[in-house]
Amino acid sequence: MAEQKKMVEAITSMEVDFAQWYTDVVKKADLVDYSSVKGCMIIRPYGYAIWENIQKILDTRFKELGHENVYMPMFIPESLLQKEKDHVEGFAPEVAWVTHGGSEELEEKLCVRPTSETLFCEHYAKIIQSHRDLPKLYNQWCSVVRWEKTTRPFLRTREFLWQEGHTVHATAEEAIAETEQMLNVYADFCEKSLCMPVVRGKKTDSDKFAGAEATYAIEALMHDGKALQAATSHYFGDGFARAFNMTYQNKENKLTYVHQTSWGCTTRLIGALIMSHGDDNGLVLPPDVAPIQVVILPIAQHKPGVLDKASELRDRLSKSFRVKVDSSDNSPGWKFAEYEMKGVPVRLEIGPKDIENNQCVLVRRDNREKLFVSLDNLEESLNAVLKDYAEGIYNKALANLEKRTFACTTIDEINAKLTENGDGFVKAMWCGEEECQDKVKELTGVGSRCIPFNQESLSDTCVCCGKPAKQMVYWGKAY
RNA sequence: CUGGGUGUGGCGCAGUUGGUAGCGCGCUUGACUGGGGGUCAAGAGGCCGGAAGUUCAAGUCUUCUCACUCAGACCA
Repeated sequence: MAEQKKMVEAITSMEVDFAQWYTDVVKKADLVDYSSVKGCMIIRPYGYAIWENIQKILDTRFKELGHENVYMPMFIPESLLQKEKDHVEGFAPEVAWVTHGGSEELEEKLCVRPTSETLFCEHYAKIIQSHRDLPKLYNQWCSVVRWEKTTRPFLRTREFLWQEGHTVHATAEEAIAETEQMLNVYADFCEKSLCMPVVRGKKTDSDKFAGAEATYAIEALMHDGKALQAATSHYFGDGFARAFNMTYQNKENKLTYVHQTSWGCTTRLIGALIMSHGDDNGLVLPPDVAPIQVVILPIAQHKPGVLDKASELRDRLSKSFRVKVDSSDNSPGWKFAEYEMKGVPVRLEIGPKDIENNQCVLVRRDNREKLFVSLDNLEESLNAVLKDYAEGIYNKALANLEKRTFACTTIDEINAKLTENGDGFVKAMWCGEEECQDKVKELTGVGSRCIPFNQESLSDTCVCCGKPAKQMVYWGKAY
C-alpha cells in the first residue's frame, strides 16, 4: 500500500539494518536527543515519562518490601574507591575524575561515581553498631558515570540514570534471601509491566560484579536475537564488610561482619522494551509504562461538537487511564502515523458519524485491529483491549525468545544453529572452567550470559572440552 | 583502543573538468480540507565541521585536525 510505504520511509526497516532502525525509532519517537558531550544523551519528555513510570512502579514495590530511599554524594575520593581491591580493578578503567575545584588542583582527586558501593559501605560502617541496627535496606535513584568507548542511546551511555539498592544484614542467609528476592522483583516487573520475558540465572565467576561473591541477573532476548541484561542483583558476602570494617555486635556481644547485597536496573530498560516490542512503524509500548495509554483523535474536528466530545471523553477517561487529545491541525493520517511511531497502545477515533451513533473506534497499536465500541461502557472496552494487548505483546516476545533459543551439545552444532537461524540464546552444558567459557566465545561468537535457575541436562559433558559438565549455561551475543 | 563510513539551512541529501550554493522534508502566515503521513499560495532560513596550503578563483584539489556514526574488544 502506498500509505504504508510512506510511513516506512521515516524509519529504516528492522530487517534491513536493526541498529539503524533502533536509532531511527529512538529519535523519531522523541525519546532522546544527542548532546554535545559524546555518550551523554538528552532524555526528552516522552522518553523521561517512560522512566518516571518505571520508577513509580519499582519504587512502590521497593518500599513495600521495607526499603528506604537515600541520596549519596556523586563524588568519591580516590582513597575510598581503592579500599576494596577487586572493586577498583573492575571500575578503574572507566571512571571519570575531577581534578580541579575552580582553578585549584585538588589534593585528592575525586571520582564521579560509577556505582556507590564504597559510599554506602563508609556510611554503614559509621551508623551500624548493634544487631538491632540491622538490616539496613537503602536504595537510591541517581545517575552514574562510566566512561564508555562506544555509546548508544539508552543501551550504553556515559552517564545513565539508575536505581541502586544497597542492603546490609546480620547473616549470610538473610543477605542471600534479599539478593534473590530483588532479582525476582525485577523479573516480575519485566514480565508483568514491561511484557518482556526474561531468563533468571547466576553469572559465571568471571562475569560477576567487581567485588561480589555472586551475581544474579535477568537476561532478555531482543528482536534481533541479541541478549540484554535487564537487571542484576549481587551478593557480597562480607568482602566489603572486611575492607570497610563494617561490624556489629551480635546478641552474644561479639563483633561480627555484616553481610551485604546490591542490586540495580537502569534506563537501559527503555532500550530493552524498544528492541523487544518495536516494529517497522516505531515503538510499541507496554500499557503500564506508556506515557500515553490512549490517544484521542478527533476526526473532522472543525465540525460542531467534535472537539467538545473529544474533551469530554478525555476528562472522563483520565480518571482511569493516561489520555491525550491531539487537536492539532495535522491531518488524521499524519496523527495515526505519529502515535504509532510513539507506540501509544490504543488510539481512539471520534468523528461526527461516531457521535451520531454513540460510539467510537479503538485501534490497537500492536496489530492495528479496529473495534467499534459503544461510548456507554468505554472504560470496560478499553480495559479489555489493553489487557489483551499486554498479553499479546508478551506472547510475541516470548515466541521470539523460544524461536531463538537453541539447545546444542557440540561447538559445531552451535555454529550451525546460529548460521541457520541467526543470533539467539544457545543452551549448552559447561564444565565450569573459565578456559572453556572463553573458548566457546572465541569459536562461536557467543559469550556466557547466565547459568539459569531452570537447569536442564542436555548431555553429561562440557560442550567445549568434553569433560564432565557441571551445569547448563545460556550463551549469547550481548548488548 | 582497532577497522570502515560521514561532515553543505532544523533534518535528509545533491553539487559535473575548481567559477561564488540547490532540492526534499520541516518551519512561518493565510485559505480550503479532514476516517491512513492532504492541497494551494506567499515567506523565513547557509562563513559548506575547523585550520593551513595551492590558485586570479576552493563546497570541490593537498595536508593536518576535530566531531559524529557503524562493526569489533570492554561494560548496566
